[in-house]
Amino acid sequence: MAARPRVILMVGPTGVGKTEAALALAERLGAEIVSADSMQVYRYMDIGTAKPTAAQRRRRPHHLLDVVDPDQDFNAALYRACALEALEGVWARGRAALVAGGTGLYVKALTRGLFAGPARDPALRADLECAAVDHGLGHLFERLRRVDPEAAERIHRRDRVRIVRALEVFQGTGKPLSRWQREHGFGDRSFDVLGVALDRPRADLYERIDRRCQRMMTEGLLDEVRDLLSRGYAPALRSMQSVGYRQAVQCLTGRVSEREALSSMQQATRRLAKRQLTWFRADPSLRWMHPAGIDAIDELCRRFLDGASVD
RNA sequence: GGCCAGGUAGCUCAGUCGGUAGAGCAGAGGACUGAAAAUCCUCGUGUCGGCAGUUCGAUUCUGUCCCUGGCCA
Repeated sequence: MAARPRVILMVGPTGVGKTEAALALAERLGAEIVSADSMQVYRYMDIGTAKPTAAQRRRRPHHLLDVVDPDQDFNAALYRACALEALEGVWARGRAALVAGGTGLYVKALTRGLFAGPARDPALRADLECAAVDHGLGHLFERLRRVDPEAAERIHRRDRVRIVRALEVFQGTGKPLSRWQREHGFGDRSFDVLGVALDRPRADLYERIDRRCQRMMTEGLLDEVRDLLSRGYAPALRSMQSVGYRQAVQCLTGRVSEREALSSMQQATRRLAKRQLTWFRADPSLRWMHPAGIDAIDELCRRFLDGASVD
């Protein structure tokens, strides 16, 4: 029986040092890097997403960076499709594949699949959002409780995004979200994964985050955002609502000072890092390492790629 | 040196007519199946500046000392 394809996965909170660690590891292993970052997929958003620089990208091939414009839809399913295609290419070239990034849902979508339900339906969503405004979110939640009590049990009554999605799935397919999810159960596993999660002491992480945000400002984040706005990308876009961009827009429109924008960006980034850690902690298959432990990570990866058991 | 105002949670402060205290922010933990850098949930014990006095009981009243800010010399 043919050996299943293998991928190495490197995840961790923003600012922990993933980019450099992944690059160093990829160089040692001769691997190609497949990004798992929901914001680095956007073109023209470089400084604020801490996208690998041109110089870094020359060191090893990178995939899934700059794949859409900031006003285009992107989501976990598209990510999965693009990333699978990239992985096929890497394998075809006989290289090792290193998936690296901080977007937990994208990583899960890639490694374990998504239920085969409907994509988002803009017209239906618009209706649901209107209903939420007209009758209140509680009304939508009650509707969900009637059609999919199991989902309503798990989704909080104030979680607008998930309530709308659950109703969208039900109304689009006549089948409750909870049933789609139960039947799928994240069961698509077409390759073997060695997952490494990076972390460092919280104080170090936060200090790095604060410094990095400051550096983004001096490296021209505000100019980057000014440029995005002048290309016609509206502040309401999902890409423009992300950490750093949101605050930069507030600064450019005069609602906050540059100083305030920086400190709220630092805080938002710290909170993001914390949420990422929460996500990754829930995955018992990950091996937690300090980014400086590159030798140990390298060693582990070699054994995994050679087909040995890593347990 | 004198006078005044302060010293309470990591920070800013509220409060206790004497019965050992609570907000905001910071922070922590969690959820997550086509918006995920999004969206959402939960969490407040701290020598109430030190010491002494009064009191059954002091963070609260009194004295004293220390510290900070302001004004005067």
